Amino acid sequence: MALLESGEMYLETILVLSKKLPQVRSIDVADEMGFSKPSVSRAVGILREKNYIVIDKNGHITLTDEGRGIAENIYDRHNTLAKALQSLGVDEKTAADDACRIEHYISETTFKAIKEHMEKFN
Amino acid sequence: MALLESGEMYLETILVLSKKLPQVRSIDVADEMGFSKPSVSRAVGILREKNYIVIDKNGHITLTDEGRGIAENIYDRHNTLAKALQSLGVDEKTAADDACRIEHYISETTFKAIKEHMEKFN
DNA sequence: CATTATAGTTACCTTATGCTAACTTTGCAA
DNA sequence: TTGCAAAGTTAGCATAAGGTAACTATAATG
Repeated sequence: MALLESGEMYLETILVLSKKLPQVRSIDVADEMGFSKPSVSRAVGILREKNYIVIDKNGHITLTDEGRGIAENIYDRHNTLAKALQSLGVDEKTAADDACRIEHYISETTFKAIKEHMEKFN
Repeated sequence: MALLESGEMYLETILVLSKKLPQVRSIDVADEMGFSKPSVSRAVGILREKNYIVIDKNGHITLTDEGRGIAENIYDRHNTLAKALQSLGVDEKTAADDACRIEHYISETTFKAIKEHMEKFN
């Protein structure tokens, strides 16, 4: 089954954290997202069951190829959408907040159209 | 409390139906949205409690001023977003589907920016 | 070494929102 | 008038996803 917004957000957060931390643990995800430890513990367990992430005996989280693919797609969407909104005059914070929600709901078709438009009129 | 996507969709559907039917009943909403009667019955009850709609003794549903305001805002967002996506080359069906989800998640700031852009480059 | 802090888990609660099964209510028709 | 069809409601199930309280296990520190 396809991931919902929640799962996609966790994967994206893990990707972002892995760019700035030597290792990513559940607690880092909890701090970053502002969720409780148990909530993250369960979410991470589900992502592991679905083979989007691997967790070693030290609790270090790594994205699988599939998980990384999803995370990078969402991250790309986020950046592209945020930039697109800013190019329409939306302030940085609002653009980021809105991109963060929209990124989970648009089709690949729509995303490609927006991305190509941005590349044409960069 | 603000309405979530679900409540906004019900209000928008009631508005759309009221444009083409002499009266709107729960069963009409159920048919239009493809949901079961009990699901609509409950949703409609909640919208009534929150004073977004009024239901007369014959089960005819009317939007209150507040409900109509929300419904029209969402409907406007839907049309504007669908048109914006189509202007980027997205096919009509996909544009409508994506607009239907995005419409609930963007800020007023972002919506205004998109709308103004559309008006400038119509 | 004993204590404490940190990370993670377990159990259970809550809300939102879909569903089915089964009931009620009402109006029309044979 | 009996009786069915249509509309609506009630009761209860499921899933997703957040939360708290309290437990465990490990690591660090006085």
